[in-house]
Amino acid sequence: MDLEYYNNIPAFVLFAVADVHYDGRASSILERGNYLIIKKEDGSFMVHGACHVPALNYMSSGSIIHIKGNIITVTRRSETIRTKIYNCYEGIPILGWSDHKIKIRKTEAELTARIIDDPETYLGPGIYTAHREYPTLAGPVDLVLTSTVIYTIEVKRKRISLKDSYQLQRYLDAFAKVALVEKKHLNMPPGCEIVGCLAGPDISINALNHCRENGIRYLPVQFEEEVL
Amino acid sequence: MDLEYYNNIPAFVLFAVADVHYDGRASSILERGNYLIIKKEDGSFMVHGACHVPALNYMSSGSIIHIKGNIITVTRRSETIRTKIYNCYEGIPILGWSDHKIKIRKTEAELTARIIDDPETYLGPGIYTAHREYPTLAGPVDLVLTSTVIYTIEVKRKRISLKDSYQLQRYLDAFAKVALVEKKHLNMPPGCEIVGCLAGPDISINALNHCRENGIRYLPVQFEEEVL
DNA sequence: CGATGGATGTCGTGC
DNA sequence: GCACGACGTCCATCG
Repeated sequence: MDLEYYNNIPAFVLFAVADVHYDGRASSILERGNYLIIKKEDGSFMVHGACHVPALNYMSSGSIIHIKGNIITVTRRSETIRTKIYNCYEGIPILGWSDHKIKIRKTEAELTARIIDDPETYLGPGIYTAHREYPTLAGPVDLVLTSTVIYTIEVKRKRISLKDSYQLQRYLDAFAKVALVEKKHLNMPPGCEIVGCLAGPDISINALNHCRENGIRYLPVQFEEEVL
Repeated sequence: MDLEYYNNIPAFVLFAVADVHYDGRASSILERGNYLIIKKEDGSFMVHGACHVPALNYMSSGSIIHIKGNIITVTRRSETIRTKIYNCYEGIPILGWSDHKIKIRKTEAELTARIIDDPETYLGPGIYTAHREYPTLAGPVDLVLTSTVIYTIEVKRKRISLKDSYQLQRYLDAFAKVALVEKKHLNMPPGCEIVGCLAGPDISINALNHCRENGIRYLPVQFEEEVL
């Protein structure tokens, strides 16, 4: 078994007897067993067990992967994976692996776009100006729409939870701290109202109660095909 | 190429020309290309591209995986992945794949245990009673410690962020709504103070400011070896 | 480099 | 089945 041969292979898959030691943000040991070991050409590295989607051990792209004797050492910043190979049942170099990106629909961005395309459906008649990813000191708000008031909108693709309500609250608090500056920046009068909104296809009872208690509006928004 | 042969194989890896269509919580298309396709014996399924640790397409354990002709169909609840195989460069059945769990250190639970083992170090002299994962209407608090006051503690293994401060706030709000009931439940007098705490190895400036403004205590806690 | 939030997050747990 | 939170989350984006 000349494992070092794989130093020259940009991507490979092994099925091997191995144990794995990781040290970095945390520290872990994977006991000796039969695992699927993958190196990708971007310098990412994975050790997969028999079950579950995520790898047991892994390192992100940009890692330095070096094989010496029967040990694969993977390093990235202050993290290290040491994989000791005791026996290799299968080893296949991977050539021509495609790097196509997946095209995806039903994302949060799609729901945000729906509100921007037709704000009157969700907020009533008016002339609206939209600001996506509007920055605050507590992070960017998905969508700020202005008409006679300022709508601060957090959009979710899944059912809205109480956690999401507090995410919005965080933005509203940050906004309130510098409200006059923000209103000026949005070309709105100093006295105009600020209305917090949560938008999404569904909302939990806990979150809905929190909305009622805190003057937050829930805006039901569906993905295009769900309407049909 | 008799792909249907793999219907009888509990786990396999293919490197193949394929395209992938997913529909379920979202909807996605992965264009034709060379991908690594993995089926595990727990019924999980992955399609890996040339880059990055996570799979491009995937389905959790318990999925129903069936091959007919050159199409692999994976189903789980209302989700489906349809993988069309145009050519298979490599196909290896995986036998004896180990299902060992990883043993991990430097988890949140470890930090929580450190506080429970020696609360006086973090909160000062006193006699403490600990409640892990104390339930509230907004979710469980990592740790509630009682002495003469009630400490409501959210523990983080990483640097504490403003988001974490609001997680604690959420618990404190829920606690406050039924404070008398909670105090009785904890055998504490009705008038006793409730102190929110964030515990962890580090805290962001934003989060620390939020603590100061809201009477929340930050408890520095390190992992054992970092102290050395 | 840190900070922040999305994700088909996945997975475990408790109800 | 739903709700919730941890995770070495990973990853893109922005300052």
